[in-house]
Amino acid sequence: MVTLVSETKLTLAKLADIAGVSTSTASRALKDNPLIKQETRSRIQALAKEHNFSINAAASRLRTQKTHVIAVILNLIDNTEQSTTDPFLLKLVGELNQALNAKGYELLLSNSFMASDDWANYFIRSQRADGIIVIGQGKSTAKIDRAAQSGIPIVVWGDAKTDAPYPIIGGDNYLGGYTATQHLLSHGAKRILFLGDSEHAEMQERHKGYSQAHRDANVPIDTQCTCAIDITSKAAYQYINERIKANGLDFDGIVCVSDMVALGALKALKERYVGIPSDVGIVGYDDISLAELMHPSLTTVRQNTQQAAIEMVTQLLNQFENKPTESQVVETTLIARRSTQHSD
Amino acid sequence: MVTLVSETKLTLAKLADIAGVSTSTASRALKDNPLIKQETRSRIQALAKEHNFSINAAASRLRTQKTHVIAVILNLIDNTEQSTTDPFLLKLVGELNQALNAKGYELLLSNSFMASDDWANYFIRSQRADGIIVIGQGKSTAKIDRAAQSGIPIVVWGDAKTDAPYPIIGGDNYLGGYTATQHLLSHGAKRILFLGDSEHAEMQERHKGYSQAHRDANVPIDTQCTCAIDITSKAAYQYINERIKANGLDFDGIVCVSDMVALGALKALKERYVGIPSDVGIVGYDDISLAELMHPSLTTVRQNTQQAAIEMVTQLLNQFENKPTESQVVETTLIARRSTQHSD
DNA sequence: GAATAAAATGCAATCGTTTGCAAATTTTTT
DNA sequence: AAAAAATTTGCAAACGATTGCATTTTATTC
Repeated sequence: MVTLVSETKLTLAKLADIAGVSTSTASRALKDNPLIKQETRSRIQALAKEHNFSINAAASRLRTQKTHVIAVILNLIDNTEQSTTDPFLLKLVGELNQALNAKGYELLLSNSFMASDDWANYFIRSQRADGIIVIGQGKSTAKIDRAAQSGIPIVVWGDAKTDAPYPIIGGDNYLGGYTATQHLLSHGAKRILFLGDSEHAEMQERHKGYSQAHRDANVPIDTQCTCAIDITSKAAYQYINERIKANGLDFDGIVCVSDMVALGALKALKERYVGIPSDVGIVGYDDISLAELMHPSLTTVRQNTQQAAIEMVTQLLNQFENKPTESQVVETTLIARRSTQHSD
Repeated sequence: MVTLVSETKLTLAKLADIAGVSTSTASRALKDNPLIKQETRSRIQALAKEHNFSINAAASRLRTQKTHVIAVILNLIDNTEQSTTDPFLLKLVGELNQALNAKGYELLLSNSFMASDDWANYFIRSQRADGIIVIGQGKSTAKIDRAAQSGIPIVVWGDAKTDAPYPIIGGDNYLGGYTATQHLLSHGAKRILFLGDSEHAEMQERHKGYSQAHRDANVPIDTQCTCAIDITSKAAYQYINERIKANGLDFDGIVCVSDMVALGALKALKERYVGIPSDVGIVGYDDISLAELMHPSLTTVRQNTQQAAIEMVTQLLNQFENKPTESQVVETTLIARRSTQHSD
């Protein structure tokens, strides 16, 4: 029978023993606490490395009451499946991961379905995380508001103009909607569809920009052109298909609330041999990596997600230190490509 | 001055006090332990709800030595940025999140850059997680092997045929490469490019399938047709562009190792007005949601990611119970679309 | 109604760190 | 060389839940 080198689990106490010091000293040495003599520190750190020692996070968290974990919640639109399909959300998660790591935090991923309803309880009071970042305001901010009310550190990705007791980071949706629309109008469009779901705060703002751009250009707005659909490519595809079937091609431009929606619309148009941009110009939103790979490449509105992630983390950490926080608008720019204009 | 209803933090002990029972009883009651009288259980559970009580995870983890957390590591290809760009990886993360939640686990997201080099130490010995799931074998399995050697619970998404001391879950890459190639050959292709990086185990297998398909069809293979590129759309775009510029259109089919690669190639071809599929047929891999939105829609190889996620979680949980584990191949099917065949 | 069995609850040790404070050591000052 | 100051280290009490075992309460049996 083989006897394994059954190393009884290495704890700080044992490491201290080996080093011939107390646990307090060992603990401080590992944290590079200047209270401990430099030589002792190095010695113990080396020993830790050598023995593959790692502080027990559970114990440490219990003692310090800090987890150094942030819960990131994908606040999905209730019935539709924006989640697994939309690259934008996941890109944001990636950026957040980077930004959090840079500050010494880890990312606990969740979606709004799990963790029951009480985020404050589930994540914070239970010491699973120190704060939460919510991606997406959803149609209702009830859950978010409730969580915020209980006074936990929280930051939201959404429409920064929304008045709320918590900081909201987001692009300038009004501007995004405005420039997208203006861009189409300036290329001669006269009847522009707005494809999206204006129950979301973000999209409402974009729609306001859409309207204002029309007014500024003295182009009448037809309410028939504001189309409420789920924020998925499939819904967009179906909608455009059916609309054309019913009304013929009664529009010459589309402003979409996401690139995924734009791609769905694009597909429907292409299948019917509608010329893009000659017959219909189309603008997306988010600038996902595929936007420029489309044919024609997709004009879209880019929001600086890296900046957003860093800002969200900053605002969250501020709350840990009771510093004041405020909503922030991140860079939002129109990326003009071929889906709205002919070749150079 | 406003005096807040400063509720001193609610602990199990205090809850037990309120309920007039011992902490042991309270603890058991909350876990629905049948040792406790049903009536008492319900009473305490109700009380917990009422007072917004939540078990302290740190304390619980310390005591039980279980975290109910799984670290998911995006094992990125060292220099290229497959991460934030590739929807496939993130889709897998989404599925894993679902599968883990269903089993009562949470997902801690990491990439291979953080957490230094020693995963076993960083995640497991430190009690940050109970096990790890690695997405992607990368070019070298050194880190993975090292982690596995130290005996921690681990599962990898990669090529299941690779011989390893840990379970690997993945599609049937040989089959995928074979059917993709065969499909093109059967549609008349004679010179098919293989676009990818065969340093990865997964892609090596696909390449074997590619070769075998040629042999079975008695079509000669030209080593010039095996093209090593980074797994990004940009690299594919550039490669195709330059190849055509240098050699003209010296191929009539492409097998790509990912949809992202395929989209890059597609873009380059379209810009040069190469007919698809008339001049060149193209097959992707992964069936990301955009594959069918492309024009023409992209023929691709789908791997059942939901099945994969569930399988990975199962294999990981098995390790917790010292049950035997084994690598698993998940469903891999060719999804034929327009990029390889003319309309119905 | 005692004796026994079964059901329900409580005691107290433990998980592994961290940290305020006290104690021991070294250095500086007079 | 003693006193004072500065530097290092160690003691011991938390942090909050879980669980084997002992104890109490309730139900059953004769």
